[in-house]
Amino acid sequence: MPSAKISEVARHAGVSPSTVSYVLSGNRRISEATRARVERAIRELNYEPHAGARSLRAGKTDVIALADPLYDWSSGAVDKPYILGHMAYVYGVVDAARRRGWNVILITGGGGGAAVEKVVGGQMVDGLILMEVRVNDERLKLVERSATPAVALGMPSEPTDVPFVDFDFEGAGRLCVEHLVGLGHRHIGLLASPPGTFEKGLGYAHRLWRSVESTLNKAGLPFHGRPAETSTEGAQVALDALFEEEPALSALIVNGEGMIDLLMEELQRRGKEVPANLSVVVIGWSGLTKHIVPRLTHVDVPALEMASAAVELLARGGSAELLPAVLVEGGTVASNRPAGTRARPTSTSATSRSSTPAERRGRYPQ
Amino acid sequence: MPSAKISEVARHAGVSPSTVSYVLSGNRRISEATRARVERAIRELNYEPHAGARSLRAGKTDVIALADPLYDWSSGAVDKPYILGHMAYVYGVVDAARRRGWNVILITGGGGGAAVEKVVGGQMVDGLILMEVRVNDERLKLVERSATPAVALGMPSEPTDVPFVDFDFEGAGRLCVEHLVGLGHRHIGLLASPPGTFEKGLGYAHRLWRSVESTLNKAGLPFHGRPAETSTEGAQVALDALFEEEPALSALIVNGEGMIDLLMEELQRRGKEVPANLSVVVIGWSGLTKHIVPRLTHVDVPALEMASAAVELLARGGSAELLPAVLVEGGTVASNRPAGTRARPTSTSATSRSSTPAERRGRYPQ
DNA sequence: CTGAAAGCGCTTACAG
DNA sequence: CTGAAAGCGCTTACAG
Repeated sequence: MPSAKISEVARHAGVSPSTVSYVLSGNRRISEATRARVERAIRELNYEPHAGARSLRAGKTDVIALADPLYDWSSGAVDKPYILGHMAYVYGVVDAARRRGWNVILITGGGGGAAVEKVVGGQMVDGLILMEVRVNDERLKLVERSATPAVALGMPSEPTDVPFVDFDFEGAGRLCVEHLVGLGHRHIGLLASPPGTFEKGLGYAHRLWRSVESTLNKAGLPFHGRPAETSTEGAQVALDALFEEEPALSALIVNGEGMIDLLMEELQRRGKEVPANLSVVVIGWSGLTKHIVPRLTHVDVPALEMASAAVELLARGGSAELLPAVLVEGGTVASNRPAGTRARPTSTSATSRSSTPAERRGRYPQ
Repeated sequence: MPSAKISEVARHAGVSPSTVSYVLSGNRRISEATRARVERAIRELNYEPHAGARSLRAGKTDVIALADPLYDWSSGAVDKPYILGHMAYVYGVVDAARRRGWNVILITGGGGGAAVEKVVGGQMVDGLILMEVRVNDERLKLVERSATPAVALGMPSEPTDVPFVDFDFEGAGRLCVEHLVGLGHRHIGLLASPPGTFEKGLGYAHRLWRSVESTLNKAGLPFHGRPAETSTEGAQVALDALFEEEPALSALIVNGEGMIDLLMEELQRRGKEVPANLSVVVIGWSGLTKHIVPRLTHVDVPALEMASAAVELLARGGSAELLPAVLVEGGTVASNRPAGTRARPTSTSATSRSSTPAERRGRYPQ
């Protein structure tokens, strides 16, 4: 049985269609008696307005699109952290949208954004959230010449007028370095996100890299960093390179919750005890690591909150929002000071200030 | 700038709107010259038909809904395998839908399927794919009294007229048991999916359990099984129980790709070498385990293929499809025969026959 | 081979 | 406080 129409509801309630419409929208004062009759009819007929008709007339759909290219997925290069991270964002967006009464069309695949163009052009959605915006991303251009509001979930590497929500990866890198330096570490390595994230020009990869590098340099310390594929081999290769570059490495900053298992396993294989021989700080979504023993010293990337903030930015407007980084101490970092030494006070604050979307040089690691 | 309308395209091409429409749909012979002019106008104006108007007139939307309740997600009990598995299904569905020119609305959250009802009632979608159908699932009832075609991705535990796609978990359980028994194992345990999957009446949990149990029983062997939460503690608790019940356990059948890391770690902690002391067979999506060393002996749950099959079933109609189980030998199973003993021939075939959707007793483990 | 007209189911000015 | 009418942008019989 196809759904009832507004005219049927009207007849059933003994009113005109417009009155039903006004009861539904609340755009007109309706007498209590009439409203009750109409609402009863709606319930009895199980009436649900036709979305297409409504969108044609009202010019809105209460649907937004979430465009997540998921680079490499279809080619089979399925990246664990990639997927895990994405799942949190995707469900975060869907949940937040539902709270506003919006549905979400999920668009995957890169390929120039043809699918996005179709959905936007066909006025199928009232708004658009872009994930994984890369350098020279066609979707950004599409959005700039379109009337459909859009928000980037993740700060684009290039200057753009498109509003964005992101996590303060610069603050995160700084906090990690300052925490380790404050405990006496002098040889600190960065296990960064996969090479592809740098090649694609994904903002967070570069921002974290540069932040760790510059904070170390400001402290007069050398920087050691390697992008790492999220695989056993990836962990091995990156660790080999880091320890070859600096055999005295005493601490590691790790980007990505998906790297943790692999890394811990690999360190164990190498006989490195955490934190006795090597301190580890993780920057990643804690949703998937909070059950890990020992508790990780980490900076949480609040994926669900970011997703929700993106939806709110779409709804309310605004230009940018950077969620602050907070370092949570766990059991994977040890002091690297000779016994009996007093801790040197550091300038570390527990929370990063929201830094301005500054400095967007195009420099890639190596 | 809002998108062009069909009337503007028509004017630009010097034809009537209906002609533009017919060029677009191919439902009428059009002279070559006219078609060329119209197509040029479409291109020049960047015309994209208004989705709402089209759905109002044509009675279809080229959108389907994917309803994935994701039980426990929002409550914070984020289950690794849960998420991982889901991601594969979700993206599999979206990709397959796009191949048919369909967009996908993703609906999360359980709660009686109110969101599903709204989308279906509003005729926003041409079809519906249900994930994680549980016992007494309201969505199933909704679907049965609605005109919108639906497919369950995962066989419902209860009899239903709703078509479904699933993996042959019964065959998978049988193959695993027969493989192990064929190699001389006599004390075999099942590390099953989390307790919640049994409580919710998710079909795959029960079907695998019963299959392993009955295959063992037919071979005259005892059955040992435990549902396990996907966490370090979950693995510990289940292993404790299994080994307490049968200290001579020589082989483990494990359900879920997300359990592997945790299990291996825990076994190592207990000094159990795989496969020297304990053989392990995994039933799970290989997309996320194929890089694991040593290569797992496993039965692949082909999540992407299942997702694609569900979309095709929705498109073409039909009643049910069960993808066959195949056991792939890796390095995690050893023979359990005294040296010098000949291998006993088994009746194991490498591939399960598609079993009929038989036997749906409501029996739960324990 | 092409066009003029009706109508899909809503919402919202315009009237009373 | 409520109704009759126009019109959103399409598609498809109906005409020629």
